[in-house]
Amino acid sequence: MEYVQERPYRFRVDQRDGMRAPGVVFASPGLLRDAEKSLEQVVNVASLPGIVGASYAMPDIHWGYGFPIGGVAATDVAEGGVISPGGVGFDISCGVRLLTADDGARSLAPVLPAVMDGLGAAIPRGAGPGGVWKLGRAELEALLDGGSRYAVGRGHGVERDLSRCEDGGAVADADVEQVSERARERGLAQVGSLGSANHFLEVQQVAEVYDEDVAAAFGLARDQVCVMIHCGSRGLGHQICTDHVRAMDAAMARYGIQVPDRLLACTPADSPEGRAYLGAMAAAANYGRANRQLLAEAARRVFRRETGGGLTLVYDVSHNLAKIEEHAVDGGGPRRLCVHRKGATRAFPPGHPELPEDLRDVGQPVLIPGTMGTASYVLAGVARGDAFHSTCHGAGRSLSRHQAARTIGGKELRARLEAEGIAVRPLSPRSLAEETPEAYKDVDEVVEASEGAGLCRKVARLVPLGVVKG
DNA sequence: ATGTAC
Repeated sequence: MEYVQERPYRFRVDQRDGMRAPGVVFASPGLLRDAEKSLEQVVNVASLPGIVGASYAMPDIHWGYGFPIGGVAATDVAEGGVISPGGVGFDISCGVRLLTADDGARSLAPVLPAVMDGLGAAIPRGAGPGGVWKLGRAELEALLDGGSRYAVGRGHGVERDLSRCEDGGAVADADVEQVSERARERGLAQVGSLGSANHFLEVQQVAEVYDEDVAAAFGLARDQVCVMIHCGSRGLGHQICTDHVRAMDAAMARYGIQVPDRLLACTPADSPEGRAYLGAMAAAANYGRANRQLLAEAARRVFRRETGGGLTLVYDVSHNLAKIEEHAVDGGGPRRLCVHRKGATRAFPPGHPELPEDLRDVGQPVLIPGTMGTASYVLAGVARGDAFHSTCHGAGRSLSRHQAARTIGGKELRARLEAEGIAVRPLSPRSLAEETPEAYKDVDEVVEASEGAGLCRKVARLVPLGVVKG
């Protein structure tokens, strides 16, 4: 695949046959070299009807279903622009929630083992059913409609949790009718559960602060203990993606749409199929937030019991979502765009009206989960931004699970992490080995490239003290 | 990511 460097950390794939826009990849030369195969997917996305600007990829780009993970694409709704479930991914509304503890790392140290044991017992994880909130069918419908807002209304959290959650805890346009019976069935038993693979709950310590003022506005200071929760919408989101890819695949021909990859199935955003998916996707988005809200409550109970202290929400943001947003394109006026972010995080700039009032001057918190045993980051949206105000989402895999498990045994890895001072509460040795840090790209390099490309700025670096994994 | 292939 041919590409040219436009400036540091920004590469362009020129528009050619079948492409409706160029491709733009933000990366260091090293990260781009590792991701060359995924450029095919950047090019495929550029063929989507109604695409504006470019088919973008973040520095953590890697191979996904249809869209690359790390892909961002916006289509013009009024011009027949499409929505593609593959541009969101199977784990709809996968995202990150960060909370701060009342105590610093030093005072936590003596009780950390008890905290980790408590979290290990309290956090449902792994494949299949299991969740902290057993609810009925009518309650699930209300949760799909109301997200975190419904969970808090039912006593699972405090009002402030909503002001620090993307969209105030719930997106408004969920359409529960578009969530299939099978998706509901799978979702019923999983509210308040981590899932598996790279999802985790970590107790972390702020190791470095890059911007004191912004960190203070986010409630972060050096040595502060935090809890980071990384999970999504479990089987419910997965089933919704499956259902709607199938429906769009069948309907596409009627709209005269052809795509180079079946998993790029799409229809106009403003069509019955497009609206159906967007409504179901919004319901899954609300499920994902409520899921993280319930897990935060479970962690709070453990912290209260073992430390006497609480956990305060910094922010909750998704990195797998499509949204209808207004953006100026090519120097023109604002247009209504369907912005797909798949493994990419929205990063609203300072002054954006959708930010909570107490964060409006500093920009949106962007939460980047690292790999078990490595660092995580807190970033902030910047005034100029790019790619419709998007940035990276994490490290991104470089080895398959099978390859990863061949490099080290679970028991050996656990011993290594514990020797590094990281308490580990895995579900099984095998699942741990599949997530060994060597299986992922260097999150420091990804964040460096994201900042270098002008997509965000660094606020703080967090290192793990303890990790709970599926 | 995922009742890790209907």
